[in-house]
Amino acid sequence: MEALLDATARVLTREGYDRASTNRIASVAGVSVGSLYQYFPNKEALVAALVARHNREILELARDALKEVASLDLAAAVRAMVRAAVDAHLVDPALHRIFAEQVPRMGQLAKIEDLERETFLLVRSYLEARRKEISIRDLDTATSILVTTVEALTHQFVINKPDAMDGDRDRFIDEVTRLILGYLAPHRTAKPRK
Amino acid sequence: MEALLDATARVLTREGYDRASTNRIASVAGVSVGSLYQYFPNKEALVAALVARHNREILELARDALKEVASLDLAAAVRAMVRAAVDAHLVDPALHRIFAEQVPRMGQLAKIEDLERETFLLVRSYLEARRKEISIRDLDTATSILVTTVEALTHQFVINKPDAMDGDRDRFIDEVTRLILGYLAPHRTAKPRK
Amino acid sequence: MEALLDATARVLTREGYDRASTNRIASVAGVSVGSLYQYFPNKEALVAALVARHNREILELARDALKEVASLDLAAAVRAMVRAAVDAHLVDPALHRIFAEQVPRMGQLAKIEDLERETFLLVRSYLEARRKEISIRDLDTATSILVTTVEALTHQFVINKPDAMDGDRDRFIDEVTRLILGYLAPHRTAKPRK
Amino acid sequence: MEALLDATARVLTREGYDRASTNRIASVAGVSVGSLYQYFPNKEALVAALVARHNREILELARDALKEVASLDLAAAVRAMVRAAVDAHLVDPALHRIFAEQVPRMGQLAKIEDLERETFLLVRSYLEARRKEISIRDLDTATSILVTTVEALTHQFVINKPDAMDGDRDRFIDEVTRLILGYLAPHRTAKPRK
DNA sequence: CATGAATGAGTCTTCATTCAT
DNA sequence: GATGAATGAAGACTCATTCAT
Repeated sequence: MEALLDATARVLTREGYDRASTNRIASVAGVSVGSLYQYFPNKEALVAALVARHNREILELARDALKEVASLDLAAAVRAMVRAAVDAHLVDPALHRIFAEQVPRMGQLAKIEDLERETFLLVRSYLEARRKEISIRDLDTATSILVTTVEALTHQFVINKPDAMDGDRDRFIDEVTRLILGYLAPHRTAKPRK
Repeated sequence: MEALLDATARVLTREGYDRASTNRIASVAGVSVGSLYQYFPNKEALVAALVARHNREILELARDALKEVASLDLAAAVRAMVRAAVDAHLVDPALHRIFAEQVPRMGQLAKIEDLERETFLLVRSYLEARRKEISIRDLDTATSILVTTVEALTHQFVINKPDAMDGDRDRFIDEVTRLILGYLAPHRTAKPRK
Repeated sequence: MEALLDATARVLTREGYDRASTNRIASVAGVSVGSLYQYFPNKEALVAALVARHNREILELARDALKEVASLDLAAAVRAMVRAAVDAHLVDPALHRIFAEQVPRMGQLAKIEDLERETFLLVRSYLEARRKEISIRDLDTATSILVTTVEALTHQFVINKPDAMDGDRDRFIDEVTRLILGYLAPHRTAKPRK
Repeated sequence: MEALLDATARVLTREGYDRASTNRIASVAGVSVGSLYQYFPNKEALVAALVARHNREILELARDALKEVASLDLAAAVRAMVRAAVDAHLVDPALHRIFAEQVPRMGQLAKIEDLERETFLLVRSYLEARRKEISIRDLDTATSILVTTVEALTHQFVINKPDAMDGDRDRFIDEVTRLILGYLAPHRTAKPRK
C-alpha cells in the first residue's frame, strides 16, 4: 500500500521515529492497524520498505544525472555529479535526516546501505571510464572516498542550511567540486564556473 | 557514578539504544534502579553524560595531536591530524557508532554536537595560522568541509574495517591526506610518505 | 466501558484511592490495562468519569424529588428535600465517602464540584419561587448555607449509621427539617410529622 | 522534633499530600531521612502527629472561647462560639484543607476524628448547662447536628473566601448564629447584632 | 480482505524505608 | 544519634502485535 508508506513518511518526519507508532501510522493512512499488518509483517519491514522507496527515487535521479554526464569534461562532470547529490538530498531532507539520525540499523534495515552500494558501483564505473584523465592508484578506495565525502558534505549542507539560496548552493557545489578535482586530477587547477 | 556510565556504554553497544532500559543498565552496573536515578534525573541525562565523557576523551587526543603539529610542514601536519582523527575514532568505535546512528538528537542530547563545534574551532584556528600557505577563500567554509570530510571518512573506515592492519590504516591516512592537501594547496603535489 | 467504571468503584471502595492501581482496576474489570487506556486517557480521567456517573445518578434523584415538591407546603417541601438528600447519599455511601475524603481535587477532578453547583441552582430556584413565605435577606447566602448544611449532616449521618433503621432515619430527617425551617421561617414553629 | 512537623506542614500545603515525600520533608526540615525515621516510625505516623498538633492548637482556642462564654446570654454565646469556630479554621486554612481533602483516613489517622469527639463533648456540656433555655429533645443528636453544621459551614466559608473582609466574616457569623438559634430556641427571634 | 478492540510485556520513574558508617 | 546512599517493589502508561468478527 503506497498510502501506508506516505503515512509512514509523514508520521516519521513529523513525530520522529520513537513516537511513530504503527497505530498512528495506520490511522494517518486512513486504514486500520490490521490492514497495515496485512501488507507488512512488522514495523521494521514497514520502515525498511519506506527506506527502499526513498532510495529508489534518489537512485533514479543519480542515474539520470550520470547519463548526461558522459559527454562532459571531467570538471563539468564532477560538478554535475555533486549537483546531482545535492538534488538527491533535497528529495525529502526531513525524511533523510530521520533515516540518518534516528532509525536503528539492524535486521532488515541493513538494507539502508543498499543505496550506498549502488551509488558506489555507479561512480566506480564512471571513474573507470575516465581512468586516463585521473591519477588514482586504487579505484575502489578512490570511489569509496569520493562517495563518502560527497554524501557527508551534502548531507551536512542540506541539514544545516535547509533553505539555502541558489547562490549558496552554487558556492557549495563549487567548493566540493574543487575538493574532488584536487583529489582526482591534482595537476590541473580546478576551474570554478564563471 | 563512573560504574553507571561504563554499564551504559556496555549495554548501549551490546543491545542498542532501544533495548537499553534503565533497569538493565542499573543491573549491569551492579546497582539498583533507584541508585541510577539518584545520580541521573532520567535516561536522557544518563546517555548525555556518557556522550560528554566520550567526547572529553576524544578531545583530549585531538588537542594533544594539534599541539605536536605546530612545528611540522603542512603536509606532515595534515597527515598527523588525519591520524589523530583515526585514533579518536578507535577510542570506542562501537559506542561511537551507536551515538552516530541510534541516539535521538533532542533535548540535552543536542550536546552530542558540542564535540563537532570544538573540533571546528580547533581546526579553524590551525588553518588561520597557516593562512599564507593555503589557498582558501572562506575560512569557515573550508574548515567545515574539512571537518565533515575527515570525520565521515574516518567514521566509515573504522566502521567497515574495525580490525584493519597498520598497513591498511596508513594507506587510508595517505589517501585522506592527499584529498585534504589537494584542497588546501592545489599547486603542490602531495608527497606520499616513503 | 461500564464494566471499567464498576471495577473502579469496587476497587476504590475496597482498597481506597491510593491502593487503586490501574492494573488492579483493569484486572478486576476482567480486561487488560491496555483496554483501560483505550477508553480513558489516564487514571484521573477514569476516576473523573466515575464521579460524573455517580453524580448523574444522584442528580436524577434530586430532580425527581424537587418536581414532586412543588405542590407541598413549605414544611412538607423541606422535609421531602431532606429525605431526598438522604436517599441520594444512600446510592453508594462507601463510594461517596471515598470521593469526599480521599480523591484529590485537581485537574479534571474539579468536576466533583459540578454536583454541588447544580444542587445549588436547583435549591436556589426553589427558594426563589417561595420567596414570600420565607424570611431571608440574601438568596445566594441562604442557599449556600442550606446546601452545605444538609449535605454535611446527611453525609455524617450516612457515614456514622450506615444501617440505621427507618425510625432513626425519620427522626434524623425531622431534626434537620426543624433546623432548616427555623432558619427559613423563624416565626412559625416547625410542625413535626404525626 | 518540632522542626519536622513544621516541615511536614510546609511541604503538605505547598505540594499536596501525594507529592510530599519523606525525603523532601526531611530536607526541608534540614535533617536527613534517617533522622526523620528516628522520631517517627513511618510517614503515616508523621502526618498523624502533625494532625494531632494542629488539633491541639485548635482545641486550645475552642476551650478558651467556651470559658468566656459562660456568662453571656444564649444568643451572644452562640455567636461567640461560631466566631471561635471561624478563628479555629483560620489557624492554618491551607493545612486544614489538605487534611480534609487529601489525607487518607486509615490506620492511625483515624485520630483525625479525635478533635471532633472532643469538640462534641465541649459543646454538649455547654448545652446541658443551658438546657432550660433551649428546646431540644435529644441532647446528643442536637450536639451532633450543631457541631457538624458549624464545622461544615465554617470550613466552606474559609475555603471559598480565604481573604474575606471583616464585614463579610461578621455577616457570615450572623447568618450561622441565626441558623443555630432558630434550632435551639425556635420561639425567640434571633437578634442580629447592631 | 478489512477492522479495531484487546492484549500484556516492558518502559521509565518514584518513594518509603533500611542500615552501614 | 545522625547520616544519606542504596534499595526495589510498585505504579502509570505505551505500543507492536493478534485475532474474532
